[in-house]
Amino acid sequence: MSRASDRAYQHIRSMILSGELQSGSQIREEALAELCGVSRTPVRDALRRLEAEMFIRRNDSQRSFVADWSLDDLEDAFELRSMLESHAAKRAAARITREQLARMRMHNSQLKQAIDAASPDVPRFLDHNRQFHAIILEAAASERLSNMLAQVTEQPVILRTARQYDLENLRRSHHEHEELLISFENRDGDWAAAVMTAHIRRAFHAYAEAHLADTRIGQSNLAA
Amino acid sequence: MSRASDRAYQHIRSMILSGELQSGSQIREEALAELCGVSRTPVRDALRRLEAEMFIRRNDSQRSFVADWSLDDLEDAFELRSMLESHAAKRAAARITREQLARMRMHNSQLKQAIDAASPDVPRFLDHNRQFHAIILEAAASERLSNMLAQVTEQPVILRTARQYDLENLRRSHHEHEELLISFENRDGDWAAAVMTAHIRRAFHAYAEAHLADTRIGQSNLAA
DNA sequence: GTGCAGCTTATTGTATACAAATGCCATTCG
DNA sequence: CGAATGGCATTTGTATACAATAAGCTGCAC
Repeated sequence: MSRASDRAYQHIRSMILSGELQSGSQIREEALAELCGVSRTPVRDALRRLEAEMFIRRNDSQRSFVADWSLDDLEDAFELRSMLESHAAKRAAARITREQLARMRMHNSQLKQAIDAASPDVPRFLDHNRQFHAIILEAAASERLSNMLAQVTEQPVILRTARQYDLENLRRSHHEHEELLISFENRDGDWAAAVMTAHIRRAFHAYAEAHLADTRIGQSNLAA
Repeated sequence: MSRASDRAYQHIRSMILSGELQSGSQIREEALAELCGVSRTPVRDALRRLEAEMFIRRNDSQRSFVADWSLDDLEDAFELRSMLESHAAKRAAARITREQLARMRMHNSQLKQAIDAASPDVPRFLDHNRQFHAIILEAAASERLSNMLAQVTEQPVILRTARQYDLENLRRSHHEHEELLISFENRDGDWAAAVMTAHIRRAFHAYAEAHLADTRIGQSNLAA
């Protein structure tokens, strides 16, 4: 990938996620260019990508704004996500290899270790969790599906609230992953899809609660 | 929208759909710029959009190629499409207004007229068909879902084979639309979803046959 | 003859200058 | 006093020049 436009993309994205760029606020290409230390050209590239990912919205006259998310949007995104992820699980059940299963088991045991430790390591949990789900997508073998899922997974609100999961929820995730693995071993696509639907929907309610907590507390946590 | 980058987008897109740009062939920004009568800047914009829509692929070193589609890709796209459209139908059943229903009825009777005439007008059928489905999406009220559906509907292979539908299939579409309307009137989301799934899957098999015919005949029809 | 190194060329990435379009504000007219 | 219109400022769109990078070729060595 190109250097400058990629740096710009990452930089702007992280500024949105951190709350440095406030939801709903207008953003100007030149200002971003200065912040990123590049010219407007790569910034424009980055903005197009972020717009496609719905991090950014444009009004009628092409001015850009940081997207702001309602609880409805969050629900909408999760609804699509549960549908797509369960579909991926179904496809994966029919295609997954022993090697992929082994890797999934490894990640699932790693993520358990991350939260069973004396001092739980949530970022490490999230990383193994991400890789666990990535293998399912890999096994599902549909690039299109992967792209779509990225669209509903890589979202500001979701990424922001992800770390607010409580430990109980994280442990449940581990158990649901275990069940998923068994359904894969049995090549039972319907079972896998059902477990996945439940897995994502539970996650939604955990997220929704965290999100509501957020809203009550205000924006104080956004700097994290 | 901007003038030049939009023209470039439309132009390149239509060159791909018409087969003027051959599947798998490399495309250079400057060459396209000349063809479109604009500079490379808007062409680059257009290429980014077309890449996101999977009309174009890039290799490791950022060179662009016209995407080529296998029957597997087609099936993959339709699988996702039937899932997303039936989901849209379910949402729409719960939200649709009388006014939207009236518009759908109008388009459905228009598309019937288009093919019942002495000389069937397939493009006109396709236009009303498109609008019929667009209203469902509108009623489903999920921008995200709309974007995703566009990704699997606006595809080279699909758009290319769309007009190869035989009349019998077009008439069946009309009847399935009728049933869809009744399920909406009854606000029966599950019914609507089921009808939609069947509708899209039948369409897939019609497309698949047309596509196979294509492949047998060769590329002669691509100039249409 | 094969494979690698270095050069040449082709292609994309970035910066910058300028053009076009839009919003904003002030002024004027009803 | 309010609304409409004109001009000015701000912002985005486009063109072009130049930089960086990757591919292809040529020639040399083994």
